[in-house]
Amino acid sequence: MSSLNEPRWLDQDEMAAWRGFVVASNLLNRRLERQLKDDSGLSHQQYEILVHLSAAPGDSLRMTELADKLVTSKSGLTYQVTQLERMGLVGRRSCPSDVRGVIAELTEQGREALRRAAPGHVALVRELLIDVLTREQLAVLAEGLGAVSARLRQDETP
Amino acid sequence: MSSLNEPRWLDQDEMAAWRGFVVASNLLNRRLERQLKDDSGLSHQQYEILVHLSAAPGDSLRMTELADKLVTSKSGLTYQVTQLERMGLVGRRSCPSDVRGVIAELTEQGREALRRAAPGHVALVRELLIDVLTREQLAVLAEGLGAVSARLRQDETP
DNA sequence: ACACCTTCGTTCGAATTTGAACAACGGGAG
DNA sequence: CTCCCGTTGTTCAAATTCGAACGAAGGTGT
Repeated sequence: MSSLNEPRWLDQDEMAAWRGFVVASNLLNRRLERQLKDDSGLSHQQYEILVHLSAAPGDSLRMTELADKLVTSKSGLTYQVTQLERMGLVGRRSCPSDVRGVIAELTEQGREALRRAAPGHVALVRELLIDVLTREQLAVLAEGLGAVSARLRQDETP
Repeated sequence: MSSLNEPRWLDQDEMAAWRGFVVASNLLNRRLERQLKDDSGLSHQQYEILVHLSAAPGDSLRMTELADKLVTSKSGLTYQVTQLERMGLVGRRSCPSDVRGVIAELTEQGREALRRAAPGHVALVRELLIDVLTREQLAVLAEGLGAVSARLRQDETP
């Protein structure tokens, strides 16, 4: 560790990028949360669960896999899947190859709920993020944040 | 509204940018939260309160101003300022020009806590975000996300 | 077969966040 | 000066989140 020396503080550009990231992230989450809740009665987290399930083969995923994709804690996922189960949007069944395993599965209602919620959500993401940026900015953002995600995933499981 | 037509879904690049943003944001928050808590006993939110106060003239800000800068709800701020007050890192005093107003002020202890927490936090932000990106990517990110933030702030208060 | 370490999903309590409701005040139109 | 409307910060109940602890099972080496 080099914690004896003065740390390298962020210069103006670096700070701008970091602040921009934090602020944009918070504002965006806040807006999307409100829109989804008002429009579909779903939280962003719940919506994302439906999205990942519908994108998975068999419309189903192991709990742990799903938690990884969502970047959330296992207990947090347990809670949200229970909520979605009560709403009838997701079902649980046990894993054939592993007695401990639990598989979350999208129900027909869940598919319907996603179909109804998606257009409004995508439209807002487009309006607030995608269409604000140029094609080049989008490409750089995708590549850069992809690298950041990879970096973060990597030393998560050494 | 053009909700009668099929919405414009996200193409591959757009989706990559959006997913990258969400995933990086979640992973980053998770890591920073853990590091700050372990290292300084502060949540990210509490740390940011100290940062904004220390950057403000007189080390103090009105509650509403602070809530704006933090992109959080008023009630959320009230809660966190109360926590910080109990820790002795922040004080409350009433606003001279507005009887309703409450001014949060950094205490000497708060300044000290920030001084101790900052190096580790900045080092991690650098390691996980700043140093992963090139100078160009940083510039584009700052500019792009600045525009997104501006867009979001704008139609928040019409 | 045995011990040992890991993984899986849930449960639990504590901490945090939110929006709505609220009381008190500011500030301008008339 | 009043009436009215927007603002300010807090309180409240409800919802969500997290980490630690847990029981139960997988998987490996011996």
